[in-house]
Amino acid sequence: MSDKRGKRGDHPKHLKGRDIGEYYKNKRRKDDGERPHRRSEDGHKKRPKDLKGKALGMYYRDKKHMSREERKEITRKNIMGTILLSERRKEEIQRILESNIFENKSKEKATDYSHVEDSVFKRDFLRIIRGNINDILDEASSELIPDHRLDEMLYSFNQNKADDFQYKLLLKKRKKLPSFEKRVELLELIEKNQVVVISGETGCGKTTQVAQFILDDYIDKRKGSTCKIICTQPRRISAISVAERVAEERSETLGGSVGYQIRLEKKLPRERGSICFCTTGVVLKQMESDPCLTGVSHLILDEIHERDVLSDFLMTIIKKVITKRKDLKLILMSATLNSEAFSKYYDNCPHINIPGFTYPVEEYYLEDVIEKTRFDFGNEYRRYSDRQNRDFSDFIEPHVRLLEKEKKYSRNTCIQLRKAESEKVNLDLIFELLLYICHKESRKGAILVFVTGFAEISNLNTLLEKSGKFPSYKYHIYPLHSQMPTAEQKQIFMPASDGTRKIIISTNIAETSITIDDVVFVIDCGKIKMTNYIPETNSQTLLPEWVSLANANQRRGRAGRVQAGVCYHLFSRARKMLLDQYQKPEILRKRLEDVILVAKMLQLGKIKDFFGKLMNPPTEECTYISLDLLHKLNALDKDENLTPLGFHLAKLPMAPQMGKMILFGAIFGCLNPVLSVAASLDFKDAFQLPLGKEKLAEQKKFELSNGWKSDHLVLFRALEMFQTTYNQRQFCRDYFLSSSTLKMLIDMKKQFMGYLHEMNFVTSLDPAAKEFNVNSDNFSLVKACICAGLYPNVCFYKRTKKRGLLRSLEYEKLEFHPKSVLSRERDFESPLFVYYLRMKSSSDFIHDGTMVYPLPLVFFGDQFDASKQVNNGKVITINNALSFRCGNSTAAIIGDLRDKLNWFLEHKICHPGFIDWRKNGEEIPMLRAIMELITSEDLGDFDSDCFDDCDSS
DNA sequence: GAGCACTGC
Repeated sequence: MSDKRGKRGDHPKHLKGRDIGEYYKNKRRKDDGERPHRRSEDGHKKRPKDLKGKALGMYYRDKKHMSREERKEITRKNIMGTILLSERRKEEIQRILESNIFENKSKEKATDYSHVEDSVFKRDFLRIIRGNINDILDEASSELIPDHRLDEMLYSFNQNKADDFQYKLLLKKRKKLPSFEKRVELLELIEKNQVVVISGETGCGKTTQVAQFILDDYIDKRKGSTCKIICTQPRRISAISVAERVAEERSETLGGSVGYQIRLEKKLPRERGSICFCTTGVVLKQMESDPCLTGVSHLILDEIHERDVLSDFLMTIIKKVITKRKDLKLILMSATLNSEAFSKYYDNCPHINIPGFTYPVEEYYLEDVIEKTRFDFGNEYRRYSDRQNRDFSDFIEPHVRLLEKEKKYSRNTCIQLRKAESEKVNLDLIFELLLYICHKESRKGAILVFVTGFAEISNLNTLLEKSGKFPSYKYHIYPLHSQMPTAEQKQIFMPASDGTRKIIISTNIAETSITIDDVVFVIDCGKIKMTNYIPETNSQTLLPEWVSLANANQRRGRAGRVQAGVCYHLFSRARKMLLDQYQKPEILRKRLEDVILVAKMLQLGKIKDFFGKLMNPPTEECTYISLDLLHKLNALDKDENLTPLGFHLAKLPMAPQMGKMILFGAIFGCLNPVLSVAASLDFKDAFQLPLGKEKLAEQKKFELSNGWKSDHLVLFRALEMFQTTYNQRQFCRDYFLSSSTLKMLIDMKKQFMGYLHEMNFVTSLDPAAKEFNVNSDNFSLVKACICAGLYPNVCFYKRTKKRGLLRSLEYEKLEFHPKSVLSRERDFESPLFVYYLRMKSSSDFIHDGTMVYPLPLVFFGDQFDASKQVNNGKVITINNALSFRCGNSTAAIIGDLRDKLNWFLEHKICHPGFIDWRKNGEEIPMLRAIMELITSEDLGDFDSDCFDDCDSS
């Protein structure tokens, strides 16, 4: 330790306390080249920071043995199997191919789309790809036309309200809110400026009051008819609850001056003189057809400090819109911290702060908690690298020395703080702290514990139960996690009965989404799990990180909602000084395919230019990767214009992969199962994690998999059984499914049908209608449609002598996530899998998979190549990565059929229409040939040497 | 052998 202490003292001597911390914080940032998350330019020499232990070892081993190029070369040579066709089948297909279908159709692919017949689709499509948002905005109608009769009606209605008892009662309460004091100032500022930033902490009343101030001001000035306010919320729940609250304050029910709209659910207010609370996504979707927001007088964007993708995106578009729609007022609302950034983004627009009102919350930090509990982290053994140890002692030493000097803390506390273990989430410490609160604190009230995830919730729960010190007659312990049933139960919100205390162990879901009013004590573990996207390796991660100051404040605030509270942060004051002000904006932590498609629909021009206008532009690398995927999906052409397929995918409110999947489902007559899969993947799966019954839940889920070796078909089957069972509640209990999620999925399927109908791919709205499901019992075909959507997310299983190894096409080592039904399977008839989500946490996991045979990939994959001749046959290669051996005539047939299919798909996408499998249209024999080919493969007509060949080259 | 949280006329 002594050598490290020597190095520490190089901060300027005049600095003290907090300033020293800041100095080291900045210094460290500088040392890391300002971007601690990113690796150096030379990615080969530095190891990825997200790898640990065994995974890190594997990384080095792979690096040592093979370069990326070498690996690719090996995969190229690696033949995955043989595609065999019986003579009978070959003859059948040959007959179809010779029957001159499509022979006389034009094969040209003119980029001016002159070969496409005139239709609604063609007009819409050309309008979008040739249009430009500026031209649309130029034509925006400027003024809202007043309706004087309505003005008078609204005025007298408001006057009458003044006598209403409930209204008066609530008005009295409203007047106590800090925002009420700023009412006049706010209105004046909004009147005089087009854009205003309002900042204020929770409890200041900005969310519920600001829109009402504006509306009532308009009505009182007898111009209520020209006021139409839209207020966005980041979450569905808050849009509804805020709307309900505001309607109550106005002594009205929803549908009058107040309403809301979220996906699949709305209670719209009257057209004029009203406030509508919407989710950000709804407004964005509306702007696709009406970018000027016609008729809207005020747009309020709430909670923009959360920096979610949608509100960042909306802020950038609106910036353009308001230059043309001078009468549209924009009000941005955020938390206080860092709110100047938004004002700066809008050319230094005026900024007003409303002081918050919450009850006072005492704050304690790790040193205080150790002092109170006399905790000991135990004997330390080295787990950190030298570098990490040095970083740790660099900032902790000055702090501990200061504490020693002040003599406010015991010797033990100082010893404990110096241990690197003190920076980890320690459940024993939380346990001791809970004991301390329950026995040494006189105050009653619920305790809310923030931990990072499922494992910690589960382990802490067990720890409390097994200790016997938190008996159930005195303590009600609630685990809280989005996937646990408790999150949907009302019980958790009820105050504890006399003599009992609630202890809630939660993820960050309790930071914003779930509010429990009677919390008095908060324990903040200081960590948060975050997804991150790493373009260098094109991988997504889910790993715990330090919270930001904004998170820590938010967690603290949960203790003071209805009375004074206490918050214990389990990090030291020295660590606090190193925390970031805010979390990294979501737009920098994600792949951006869907954002790009929306931008294209809004006719915003080249993506790079548009991204450059965002508050925090994504890196070029990240942009490139997302564009590349859209090219691979054939959604964008070389000039970055939407293709006809891309146009359809952009219209659908789902990730493009899911859109492609359902278009294939419609074409191949197996729509219902594919819609179920698409809805589940795009929203969330309905399977819950019941604490203490994990094993049973897993078993029940596996029961649904029916040997199909597909998580996606399990999702379908769960929904199907739910819809056909006579007792839905019992079914959900038996299989640990969330009925509210299942209901949402059913509604989403209906919504998807609406879009397909509008596009003219189906003739009615029932997903289960027989005419769209002629082939729905053919799961090989359903899997093929899933494959068409999820491609190029392909991985393969390589069987070695001991066990199997799952690899990505780049030869990276993968694993099926234990929640996947595939992780419980041993034997696979085909080594190929498609998946939607791959995420690195403790390992590089495939979260959802479907086993597929080669033919779906051969038909739906890209870069098809059958030119390579071997001994007495051909090698078919897809995507330069997957190779299959087959005979000369088979290769010729597949190539020909594939061309015909692609020509047909392209034609169909440009000429949307319902394909009726019950009638023998000219395309049916070709589609049927493909269907039968794919199905026969699944029935076992597949060469078993596919595994053994993996080792030869 | 393990699952932060959101969202879409």
